[in-house]
Amino acid sequence: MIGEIPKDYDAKSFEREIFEFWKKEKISEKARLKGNEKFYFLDGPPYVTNPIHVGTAWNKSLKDAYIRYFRMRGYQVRDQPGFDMHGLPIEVMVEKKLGIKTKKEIEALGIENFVNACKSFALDNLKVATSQFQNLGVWMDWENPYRTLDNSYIESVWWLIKRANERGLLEKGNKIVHWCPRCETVLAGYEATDEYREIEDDSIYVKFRLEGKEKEYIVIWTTTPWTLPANVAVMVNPDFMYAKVSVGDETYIVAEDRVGAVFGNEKYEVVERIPGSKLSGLKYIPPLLEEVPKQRELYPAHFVVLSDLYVSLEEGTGCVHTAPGHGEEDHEVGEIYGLPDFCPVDERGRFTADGGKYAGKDVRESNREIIEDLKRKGLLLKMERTRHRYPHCWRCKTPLILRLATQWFIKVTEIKERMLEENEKVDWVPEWAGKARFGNWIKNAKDWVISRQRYWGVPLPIWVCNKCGRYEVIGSFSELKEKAVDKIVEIDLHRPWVDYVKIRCICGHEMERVSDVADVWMDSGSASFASLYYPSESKEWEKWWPVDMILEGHDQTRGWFYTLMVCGIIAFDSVPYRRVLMHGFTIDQDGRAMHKSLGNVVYPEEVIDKYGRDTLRWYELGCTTWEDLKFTWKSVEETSRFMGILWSTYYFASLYMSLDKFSPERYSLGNVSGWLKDEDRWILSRLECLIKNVTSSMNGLRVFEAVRELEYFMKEELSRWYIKLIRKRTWTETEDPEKIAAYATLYEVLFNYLKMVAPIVPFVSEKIYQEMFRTRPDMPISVHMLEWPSFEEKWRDVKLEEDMQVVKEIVEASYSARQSARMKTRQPLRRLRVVSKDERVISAISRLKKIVLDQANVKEVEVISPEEEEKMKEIKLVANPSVIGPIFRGKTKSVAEIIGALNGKEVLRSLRDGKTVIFEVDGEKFELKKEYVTVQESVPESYKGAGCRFGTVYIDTTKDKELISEGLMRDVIRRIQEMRKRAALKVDAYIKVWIGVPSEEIKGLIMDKIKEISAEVRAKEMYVSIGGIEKGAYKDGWQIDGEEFFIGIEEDRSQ
RNA sequence: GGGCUCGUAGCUCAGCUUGGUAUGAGCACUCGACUGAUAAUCGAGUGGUCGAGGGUUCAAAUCCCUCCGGGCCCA
Repeated sequence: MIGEIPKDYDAKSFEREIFEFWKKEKISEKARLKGNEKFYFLDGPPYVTNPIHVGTAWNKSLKDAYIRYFRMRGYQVRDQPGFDMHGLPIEVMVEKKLGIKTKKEIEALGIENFVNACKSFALDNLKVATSQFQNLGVWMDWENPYRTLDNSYIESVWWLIKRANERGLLEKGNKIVHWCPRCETVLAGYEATDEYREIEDDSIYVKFRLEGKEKEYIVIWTTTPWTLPANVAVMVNPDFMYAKVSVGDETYIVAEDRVGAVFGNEKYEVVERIPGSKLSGLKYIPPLLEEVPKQRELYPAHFVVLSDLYVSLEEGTGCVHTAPGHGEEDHEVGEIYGLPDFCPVDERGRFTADGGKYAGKDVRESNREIIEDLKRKGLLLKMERTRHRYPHCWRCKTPLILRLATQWFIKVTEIKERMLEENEKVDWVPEWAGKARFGNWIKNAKDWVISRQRYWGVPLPIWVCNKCGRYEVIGSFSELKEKAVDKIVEIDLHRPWVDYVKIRCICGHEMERVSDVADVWMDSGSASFASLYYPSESKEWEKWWPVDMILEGHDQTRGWFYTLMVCGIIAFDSVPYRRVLMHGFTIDQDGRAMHKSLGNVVYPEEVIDKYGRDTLRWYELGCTTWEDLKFTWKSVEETSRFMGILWSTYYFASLYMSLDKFSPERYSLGNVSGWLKDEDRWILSRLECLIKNVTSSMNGLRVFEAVRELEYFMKEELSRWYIKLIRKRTWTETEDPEKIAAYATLYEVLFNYLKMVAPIVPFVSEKIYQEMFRTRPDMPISVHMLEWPSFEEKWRDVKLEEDMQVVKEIVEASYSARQSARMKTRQPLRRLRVVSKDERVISAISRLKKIVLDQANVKEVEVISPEEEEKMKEIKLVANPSVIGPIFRGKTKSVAEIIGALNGKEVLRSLRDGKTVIFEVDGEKFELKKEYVTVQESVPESYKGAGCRFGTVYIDTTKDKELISEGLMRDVIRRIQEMRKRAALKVDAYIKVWIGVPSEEIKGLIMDKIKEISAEVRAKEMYVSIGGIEKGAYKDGWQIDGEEFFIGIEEDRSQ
């Protein structure tokens, strides 16, 4: 038997109850074991520093919804969560906590103490994050997350690095890196790009004298004068045209297109045009040769090199100062030409002894001096102030410098082609995320610097011999144990403990670990196998790998999507995931990203507190996944109203079904199919269509489509139409087949609907399942253990759906017509006329006539043709004064009156037939000409019309005694029902009623209907009198059509 | 500066693949109705140069180009 759910949607209390139920019955553990075919969902590990906001909640809710969905589809889903627990951001947090700022202070404190502090910080935050995620109702394996700080995880990363080395992809080399001179550390690219700021700098045009020429120069432009001591070449674009420009007695080479910009204010002459390619090899004298003696030793250097990639015409001179020690592009071109990597700058951002005159000076502070020197030597062509974006240290806000440093890196450029090939196999949702965005990113992939001169991270498993310089990569703890000089038992693989381990080199000397740790992105990039404990165990890996689905925000294109791919290719020469769903960002109502510093962050707890978890989920999951979600409280409010409708719909059904002790086993849909009415078949047809569409949306990872479709169905089709249609059937007292059929239909629709919303709103669906649908102990213990509904097209009836649409719109048009007639729906009317010749309309109305009569509250409905409509219309002729005025002059007024009184229809017909129409004014006869009149068509006063897609709908508003009495009856019934409700009587309670009416006539009208009224309001006795009344426990006065009525009721307990 | 993406009613967004009058949806506002789901519900009205400009076409919100503004990523 169907159970009754509580009347009010009280998310707060039942969500807590459901949490307890899940916990007590270990539902999520049970669901985890369900299913056959493997489905490896891999959670992108969040970084554990801040409390989560609604954006993170969106991410996890999406994951949770798909995990639940694929389980209902019969998959065994691996749902292990992950946490990213290493890295500089945590170090910075801990530094702040400890009140220290520099590496020196960390070393003074002791690496051991510092690392321990980082570890406990990360573990504390993991706990906070876990409970926040659990609190959202996200079902993941919270007891067994993968954590990047675990020894086993570190081992997996070690194995990967070893693998890279074996494949020849690991290399130690000089790389241009972003360097903070104040913190004396390399910064990862992403740490730099997050802190680009606008600053103003001097930009200078510098003359490089050509070798062997006195007054001929090639001109470069730079905003970083301090890199000029490291100049080794000038880059030009082979595809550009260059010009020799003569100004005074000197000649300059610049790109032709830049001549105007450089020399615009001077008198100049272009004396020669030279293609860029012809400039190749042209030798020049470096401008600071005297100041930086080291320059003389550089070889090969100081000539023109070519690059079609890095020389543009946007700014400068088209000739680019090249310092391979201070620029990535410079370095790259330098390698092609075998140019020396000259970098006379130390870790503190000061010139080294190689910097000659500038040795010991801070580079940025040397700008001025260098400019002065150039000016003195006559090599400064001109100088401007330029605003440009420049990277800053995100910790101390110092402008960064680019500098050459020895780093370990992965030669990603060598596996780029493989990545592009493998990317073709991935199913990206949306498609452009992979084809366009990710594809472009891979094409521009650069070698990946994986070493960091820091403390809290996976230590690079590279040991270097302090004698012969040979290095070795260790792939596991057991390998390390084997090769260790001193016996080790169990150690934490973090710094500094791992630093103490020395291994023996084949040359006989000791090898020490390089002091670097790995870039954190390598941690998360290893997740596809590290989360499976591979390679120290291979059972899990064999079962689950590769990943069936990942799902993250669009910032992860350069992040996790990418590093997972790189690591997968290194490890297995294969992309590690099959499907990627990319989602947008959550932004505030002004379109700005949510940032703590902006104070615009919304936390999921705030939403949950006010509206509950399901409301938050329905809202977020209903937003287009890959677009940005503009979070507004108003939309949450709206969503919460929908949750109310959903709840009320189930409440309504559960109330009547349980009252009538409806048994879905006894009256299955199959058993009652012969009793089904048109509206039942219609909603069942709609349901099948819904199941089909929702299934396809979910399979395509478009949950937002599913949400929208489900919402539309619930509001427009189920709640506002079907339930309205069957309401009367649910009021009958007996075991009426019509009522049973409605219940069986409702049961089918609501139960299947419940299964479909379960992945999206897991709490309310569980609550309803437990209290309403789980009628037998052999039914699955949780809604989340049910199978996803299937669709067989058994009930699909497209014609019926079309017919219903026609009828629905016609009924709505009738309401519209009533409104213009000021005729309430409660008042029954004689007839409804629909003007149409459309076969669809005729057949729809004939099939669904009962629904039209019932919903439009009319006695008859007929479809009439447009010709019949014409007949129905009255035609009025109105004189056209501007025409008749000049003709009839003084008689105009009488003529107008006479024309107005003519029978319009007849006159028009005569005119159409070419007959002459004569009218008489003051005994004089005139012929009526067409232009004398304007034709006004109107329907009789008693008819009111309204248009809809399927034709005009007219209602006949004339009322006879019977209609008036019926209308009055409905009014009286409504008032009594209202009073029953105010008196909080049960819906099935019996009452006694006293009615005081204003007149004898009205008393008569009511007496005619007393039987019907009594039946509808469940009155055992009813008394009607004129005037006020004294009887009844509940009494009230009412106005009906402007007249005073008095009604008293009281419960009748006699039985 | 480059790549991707978004821009439609006061607000949040459908529609764009495949060109055909935006009867666009919900919310908000105004008016009205309904009432055995009831702090619910229904109907009607007001409200758009579909970011701007150009092109293709008989016809453009939709296809093409340029520009402007937001977001993410990169430099």
